[in-house]
Amino acid sequence: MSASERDNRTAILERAEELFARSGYDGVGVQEIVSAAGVTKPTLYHHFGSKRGLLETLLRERLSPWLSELESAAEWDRDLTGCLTRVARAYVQLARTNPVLYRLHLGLWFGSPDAEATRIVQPYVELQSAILRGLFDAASASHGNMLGRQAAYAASLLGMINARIALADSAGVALDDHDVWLMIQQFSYGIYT
Amino acid sequence: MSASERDNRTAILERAEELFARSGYDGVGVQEIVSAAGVTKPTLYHHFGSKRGLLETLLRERLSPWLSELESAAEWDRDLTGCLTRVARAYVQLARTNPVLYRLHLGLWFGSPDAEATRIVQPYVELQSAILRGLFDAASASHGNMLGRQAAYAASLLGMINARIALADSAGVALDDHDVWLMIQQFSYGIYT
DNA sequence: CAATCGATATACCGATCGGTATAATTTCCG
DNA sequence: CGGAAATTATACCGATCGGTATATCGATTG
Repeated sequence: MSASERDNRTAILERAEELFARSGYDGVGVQEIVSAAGVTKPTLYHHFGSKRGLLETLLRERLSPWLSELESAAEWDRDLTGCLTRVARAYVQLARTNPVLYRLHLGLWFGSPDAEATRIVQPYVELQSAILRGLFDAASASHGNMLGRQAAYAASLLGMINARIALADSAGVALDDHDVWLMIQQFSYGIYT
Repeated sequence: MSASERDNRTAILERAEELFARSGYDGVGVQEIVSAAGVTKPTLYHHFGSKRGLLETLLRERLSPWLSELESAAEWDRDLTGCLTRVARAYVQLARTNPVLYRLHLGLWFGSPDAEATRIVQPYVELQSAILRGLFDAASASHGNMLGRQAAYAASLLGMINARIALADSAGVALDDHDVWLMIQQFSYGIYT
């Protein structure tokens, strides 16, 4: 892999990430991406095969590593509040260290089911849901009153986290550890009671 | 207004609502809409002026009435749990009686900020946030421990409600009153504690 | 009945869409 | 250095994009 190859490839990935996050997958043309990256279309199609393959590569190379972090954060250690705090912090950290990717993936979360971009992101969204559901499954062995509501808890928590991050983001700030702690406290108290 | 005029106009609105919800605003062409409605493009442009005007009309005529319901549901009556239950039920009812419009508006909620469709929906999203924030502002007069966190509570609640509805929707069911009651109980307990 | 006016269709616009055939160029290896 | 393989650009494809100029249609009204 030569230097220029890596440069062009990463330049395309970086510009595509920016443009997708700003204007949406459907709102950005291939020509716009390659122009921003300073290359031409065949270069993009050589490296990624298609516009769809570009988005798939973007998610695979930049979102998958974070999913591993989320998975270990959600590992059950008999401390539900601690687990939830780690999970929430993983999301906050993704939003802070990679805001563009976070916004892209969040914007596609509730996207139209038939849209190509939504179908591409769907596996990543489902994996997150599965990780959270697994956490609440394990926790319900210790807290019997949670039985039967694991999926609901997982959805509530994810919706809460993302909404809070989006609110902070629109205000131009980031959630700090105290904000996260408060949010998880509120969520946990509601479960225990 | 002749009968055929109303028929064509409403036919376009109905098909556009379906198609926008299924494939996204950018994913649907004007030609696709008018073909599905059994008319031609000049008819659409006569009634709505532009594709953008079509979406604006859709939201104005079909989402605004529901926003009035939400506003009265969120009217402060010194019973926070009761208010929140009414608000959550308003969302559940919108999702049940008008699933297509609900999905359309939800999908655009977190859409890319530069996308035209997102900018069109933004006022409606902001109005919902403002209504909820107003409710928590009023409530914090009675519950002093809520002071300073009104916006966070509003965002959390909205994220929670929408995530729960989306989960139920993907499972092909709807939230019943008991589900809503449980969700609000959990949320409220977390605040009071 | 005739004139009018809103509603609709035919046919078209330039621009952009995602994608590619071909060829020139660069890089790597022997 | 020579040849092969990977990389990139020029130029182009048909299809579709949102939008419109013009004309016809049909209902209302004087």
